[in-house]
Amino acid sequence: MLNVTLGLRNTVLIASWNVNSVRTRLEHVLAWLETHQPDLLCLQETKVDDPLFPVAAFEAVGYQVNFHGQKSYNGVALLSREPLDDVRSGFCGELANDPEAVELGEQKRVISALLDGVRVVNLYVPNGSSLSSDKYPYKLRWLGCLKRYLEAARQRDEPLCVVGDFNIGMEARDIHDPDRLTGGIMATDAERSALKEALGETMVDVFRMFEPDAGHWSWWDYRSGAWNRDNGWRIDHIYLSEDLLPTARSCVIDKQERGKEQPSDHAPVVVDLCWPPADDEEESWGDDDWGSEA
DNA sequence: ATGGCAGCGTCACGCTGA
Repeated sequence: MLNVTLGLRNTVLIASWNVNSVRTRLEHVLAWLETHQPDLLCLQETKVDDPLFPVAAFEAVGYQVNFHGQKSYNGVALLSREPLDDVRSGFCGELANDPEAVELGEQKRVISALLDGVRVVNLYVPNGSSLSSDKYPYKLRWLGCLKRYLEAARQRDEPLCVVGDFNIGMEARDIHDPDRLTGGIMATDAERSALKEALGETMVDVFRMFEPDAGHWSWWDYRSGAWNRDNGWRIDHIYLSEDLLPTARSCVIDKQERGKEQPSDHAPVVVDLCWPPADDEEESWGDDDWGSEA
């Protein structure tokens, strides 16, 4: 339920971070939680089977944990200060009878839940490896399944916030060397179209509401001195459905995290939402109605 | 065009990531 009472504004911080192993990065993540106190931190690439997830360490700093993991590869998790509602794991969390969802669900890349009535979907999109790899058509097929997944989620008319590591640079301004890299893996028309198709016309990459310029990256390769040369990509995104757009106050990439000792190769992305929106809160926001049709 | 760096599983190096 929405916590809208007595005209108080409810500020919500939602973050997304590919940590490249939650166990190796545990101290970094704990410190980040203590510093930023997000309401929800969505992790990707936890790289740990569920029985080995470091639950106690997060509970000790006041966070609840939901996870959907596997050994060595992939894995997603939701860390929240308050309990989440209706947690759904895998593509089958929405598409129980879809054979392709069952097959693609073998890789643990999807988890979603309700936070204050907002459906947050946390994704780790396959990388694809290279255009000649079998993993590339797998990635496109996965994005096709994501379209059906989000369509199913939308049936419930919940405000929608889709976050994660998308492994796609959507535009030239999202890539440090677009002339060289456009058309290669993570920057093909097919990947970009498939993701746009999956998200639909109305979802907005909230980072671009606040920052139109190039030069803002969320991932720097460990190799080739990419960090020192600032050769990055912006492949970690937060998308909002239309009804949430008026609530967005900021969206930032916490670049300094990438400069620490033994960092993840990704930096966290954080969105600050505030409802009801400042302009016309009386008209737009009710306890059980997020719609602002006008 | 290739490799580079990091994590995992399991102990020498291959697989995977992006």
